[in-house]
Amino acid sequence: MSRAVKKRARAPLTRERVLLTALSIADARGLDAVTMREVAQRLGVEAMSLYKHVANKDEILDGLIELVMSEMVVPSPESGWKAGLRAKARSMREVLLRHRWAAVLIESRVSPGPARLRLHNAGLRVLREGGFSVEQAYSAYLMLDSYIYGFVLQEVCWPFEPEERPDVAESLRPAIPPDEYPYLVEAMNFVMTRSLEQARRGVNSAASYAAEFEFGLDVILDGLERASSVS
Amino acid sequence: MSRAVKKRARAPLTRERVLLTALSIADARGLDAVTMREVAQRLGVEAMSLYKHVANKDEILDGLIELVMSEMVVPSPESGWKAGLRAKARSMREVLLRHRWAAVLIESRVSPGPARLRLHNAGLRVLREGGFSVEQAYSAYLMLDSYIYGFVLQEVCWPFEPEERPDVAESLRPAIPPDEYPYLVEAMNFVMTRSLEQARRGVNSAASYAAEFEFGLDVILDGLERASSVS
DNA sequence: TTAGTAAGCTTACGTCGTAAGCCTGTCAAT
DNA sequence: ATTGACAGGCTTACGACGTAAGCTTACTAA
Repeated sequence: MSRAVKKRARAPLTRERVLLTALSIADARGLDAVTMREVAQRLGVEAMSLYKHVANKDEILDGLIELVMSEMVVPSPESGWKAGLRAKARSMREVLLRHRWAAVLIESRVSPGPARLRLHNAGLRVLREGGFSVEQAYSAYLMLDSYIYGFVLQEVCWPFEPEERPDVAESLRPAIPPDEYPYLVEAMNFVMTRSLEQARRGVNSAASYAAEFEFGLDVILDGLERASSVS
Repeated sequence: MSRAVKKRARAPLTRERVLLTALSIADARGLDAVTMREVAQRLGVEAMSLYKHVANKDEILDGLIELVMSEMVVPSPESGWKAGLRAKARSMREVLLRHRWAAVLIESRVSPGPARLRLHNAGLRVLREGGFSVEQAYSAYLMLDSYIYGFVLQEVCWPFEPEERPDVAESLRPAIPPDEYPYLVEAMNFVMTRSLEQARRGVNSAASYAAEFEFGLDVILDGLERASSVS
């Protein structure tokens, strides 16, 4: 009889199903909720069964990185290095905001999976074909990635919808006497009034810091252009 | 009798001693090695005794953040915003490289401790007194911090002395076929030959990526200058 | 003298990753 | 048709972790 049909009800466990389950747990309840036992339970299986398809938990984490990385847009040099890198940056931010746990995970382990390598290679290529020297391309790429990850990391540390933000700020206020930190309070007030306004207009929470992100992105891309043409 | 003298041999446990012990463990063996039992043992005490001085482990982690943050140079506006922020950036990088575990910790939790608040306040102040509007200052500060943390995070992910680096690169090579990732390999070769040269010249490992860091820092500071004077 | 209290200790619970080995259904070779 | 290997799941168990609950001791204030 054809092997595809006669199998028992439960779908066969595979490495891919393990990783996808882990991904959905992480998205729903955070990285800490990704537990061998929890992943197993969602698959209707015992924890130790996972080890037939995955060496250990670290391999699951590396797999998660790969899954996230493969969602990112790979830039192509066709429309110029600036447009390519801008698209890559925006895509990275979107993906990392969609998987809020991912940025810290990525930045806390070296895992040279294919998706990650492909992304790096494509980014460097765009710069090289845009006329950057090897050294320039390396510096520029490192700088851009630093900014992107750094920005998103700060963004996900403040993990609230615009309309919740003022409440959180309020709860923090006792720790922040205005006379000791006047400039900080000034900035906080600015952000909070804008958050309130955004909440009223129903602005998507992901778009909330988009202006700041784009500002920094422009500064960097323009700066790189200047630096490359000067040399 | 004076209370300071008659105490038993063991120095009294205090919150500060707990935090300093945790700090030295983290520096020596990484953040994962910071365990209630381990901290206690180093103090010649049982794990549960720590709870008389700290609420829980999270409070220890927040305490570590504060200790690290208080090592960072607080910028003063005297010599201009550019010099002030450059000094702050360099100092932050130095401190974060000295405590390689700190960057991920800081970026993965919101802990508004006084040292952190002071640093933010001072940074924003420098920008405001340099003529930036509230909004500009906020964007600029966010951008700079993003870059700094992002850069150092990548730096500590590659946690090796210059002379070890080529070996590690070699061990990674099988995963990276040159024909699939030519631009990546090109960049890696560049970095590796430079690392070898640095190792030969005995360059301090912390200084190793200093050139890239300074490059990005210049791009950002110059870009901010332009952005602020245009508006 | 005594009652209160702060600081350290003991025991124990539930959760985690995972080592070791068992059980059973499938399939290829005899 | 029989058998034997083996892949894929299960069971049990261990040591490490954070920490709740409650005990003991020793100093202090009345």
